[in-house]
Amino acid sequence: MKILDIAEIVRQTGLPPSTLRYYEELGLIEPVGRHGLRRQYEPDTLMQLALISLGKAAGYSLEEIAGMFGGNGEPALSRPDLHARADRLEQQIRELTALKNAIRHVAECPAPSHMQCPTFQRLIRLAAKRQARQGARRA
Amino acid sequence: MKILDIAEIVRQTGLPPSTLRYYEELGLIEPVGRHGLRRQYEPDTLMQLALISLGKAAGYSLEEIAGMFGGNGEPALSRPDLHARADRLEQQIRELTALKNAIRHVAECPAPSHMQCPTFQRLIRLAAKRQARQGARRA
DNA sequence: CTACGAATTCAAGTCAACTTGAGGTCAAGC
DNA sequence: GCTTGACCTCAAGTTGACTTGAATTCGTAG
Repeated sequence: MKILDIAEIVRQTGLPPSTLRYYEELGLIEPVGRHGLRRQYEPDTLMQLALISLGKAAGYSLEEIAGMFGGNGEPALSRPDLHARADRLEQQIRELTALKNAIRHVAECPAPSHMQCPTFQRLIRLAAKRQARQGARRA
Repeated sequence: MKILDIAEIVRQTGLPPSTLRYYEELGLIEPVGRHGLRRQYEPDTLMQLALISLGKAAGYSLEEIAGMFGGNGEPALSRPDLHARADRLEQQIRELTALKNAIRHVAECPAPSHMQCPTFQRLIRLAAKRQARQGARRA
């Protein structure tokens, strides 16, 4: 069970075939061959797709993702680049954590206006620190 | 210094006026008045914009964000809804953390092919757990 | 009081990420 | 060997989030 038919990829990922073809067009994935017309993939492709999904969740564009991994899925970035991206992710994680805390706070805080609540303000300000710097790319 | 001219909002947020008008059109923000034609905002608007920015970073669409806060910026969700969203954020934070760890690992691991490296695979699989379930909405 | 710069309106354009539709082709089951 | 269902190609359409451009309007500096 070395090779997966596109139907199997569709089943396991939930992505429609059209999306897989689109990703292929962008050079994000590559079928290993065809069975008739049907694309066949290596199991690795499933992990590449997982990576793509994660990258998207992190706010990267498909083009950026394509730039990080060749069509083969092998990372193609310098060590400092990788660390820089990890640093950015850390910042983003801090922001999401603050947002999460703010939301939990709103769920519990009885204040009439949250925009005025100092705790809420502090949480948001914490989260949004350095947001002004360079629009948060795409979201 | 109670009211802010649009120019001041632009300066502090880095967002162009066109974006502010667009957000207004979607009901995300609302000027408190005009000075001539120029929109004037309350300071609260800055925090609303910070919230919008965070919401986008979390992957919410502007429409969803509009649904969470009325034009006034006051949250308009039930407590269970809020907690559900916070839960989702927590999951997302776990994913990003795993992605971050995977990236750091790639930066250090000398393996020739990361797609084959068991550590990398474990990290990604960890991150992508439950990704199949309901396409990760927009990214 | 005139000139200037920046914001305003409104329609149209752009870009990314897909999806849809028409018409075609297999491989497998009957 | 014929039908069928799912994928195929290729072009065009859609949606979300903005941006751009032309023509206009003000407040402020000079």
